[in-house]
Amino acid sequence: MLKAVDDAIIDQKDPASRNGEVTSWDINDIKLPQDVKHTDWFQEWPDSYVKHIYSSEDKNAQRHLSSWAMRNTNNHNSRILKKSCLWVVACSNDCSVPSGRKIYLRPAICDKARQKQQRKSCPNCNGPLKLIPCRGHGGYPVTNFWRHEGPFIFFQSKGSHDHPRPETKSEAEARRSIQKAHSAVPPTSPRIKRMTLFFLKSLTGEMQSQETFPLLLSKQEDYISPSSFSGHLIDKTPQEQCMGKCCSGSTLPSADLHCETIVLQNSLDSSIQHTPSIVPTMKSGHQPFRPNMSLPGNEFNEGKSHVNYNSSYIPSTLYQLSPEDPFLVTCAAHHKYHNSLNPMKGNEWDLEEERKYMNLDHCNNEMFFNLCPMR
DNA sequence: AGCTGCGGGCCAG
DNA sequence: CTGGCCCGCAGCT
Repeated sequence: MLKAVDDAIIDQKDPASRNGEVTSWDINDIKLPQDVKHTDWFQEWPDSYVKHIYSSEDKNAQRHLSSWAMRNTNNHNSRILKKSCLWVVACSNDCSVPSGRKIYLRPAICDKARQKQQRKSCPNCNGPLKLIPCRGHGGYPVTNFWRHEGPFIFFQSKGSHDHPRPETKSEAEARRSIQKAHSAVPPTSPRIKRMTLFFLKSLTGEMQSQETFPLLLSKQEDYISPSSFSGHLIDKTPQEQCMGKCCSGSTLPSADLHCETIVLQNSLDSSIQHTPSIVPTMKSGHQPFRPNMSLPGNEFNEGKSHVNYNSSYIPSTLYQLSPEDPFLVTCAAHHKYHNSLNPMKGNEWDLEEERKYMNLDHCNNEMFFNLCPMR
């Protein structure tokens, strides 16, 4: 039904044709190009009628990742994986966080989880949430297609997202982790207070990333990547700003936690509203982002060297902030792996286990002190 | 608990 | 027939 429209638009926008080596193909073609000389860099926010050819080695492509909330949809073709956009969750009150940015949450992919999510309230103003539909593909949600062929993974997007970007997957996971922490740990917990303080202090740091460099907490409250906090420099102390603007007059017993959520949200919608397509380069080497070059932290990268989206080099390191209260700062790529190796015992850390996986040799001193304001 | 992929089935055009 | 979507299941994290 939409095929004619798609074809017309694709002919105009096919980036894969720029090289001249791959003139045109469609995901439904019986035979896809095999003489591909250059694969594309992984695109976190594919939009409009674009096509990409990724290397089959690309982990992100292998996982069919997207920062848009996309769900699997059955096209009765096992060779082509089809996904459609799940819209974006926004605040009905159209509220803004202190930075002035709007709340755009990532819809849960699982149907049940999404229904549950919609019954929840805005993390900022507690108002009801609403869905902003995606109708960018002839009135229907944008669809993405993935097809594995030999050494390549072909990607095709149909439709333009006509709504704001949601949180990235990593950010949504981080938010859930914080919510879990809220329910698992008493709000007055010194640990939570210190974590909140750390979050807030991070705001005034020199982190430069404007992008989706993820902020992730572990299942309980463990890992933080402060470079998510950026672009929110303020003249009051962060505590003052948050307590004044977010929690003023709050009778909530968990006012400090509320602040923490808002701060997180700052980082989240910052990334949402400022994220261009990602083509970061190494500060020193001007190397393009390649699938195996690894962006810091999230699902969009793997490996040891990290390049944030603003070209700052981030060491792949865990930082222990306090021996007696070991929050760890790490790139998010490690957090799941790390967590899987370090299950919490109740709410307490197993320090021995922790030390096993700490690698302070990698710790870049400058980064360390930037990231460890509590020392 | 939630993400992801698969596939059966239904419906509209 | 194609495309959109719902649903349940299974594997995984």
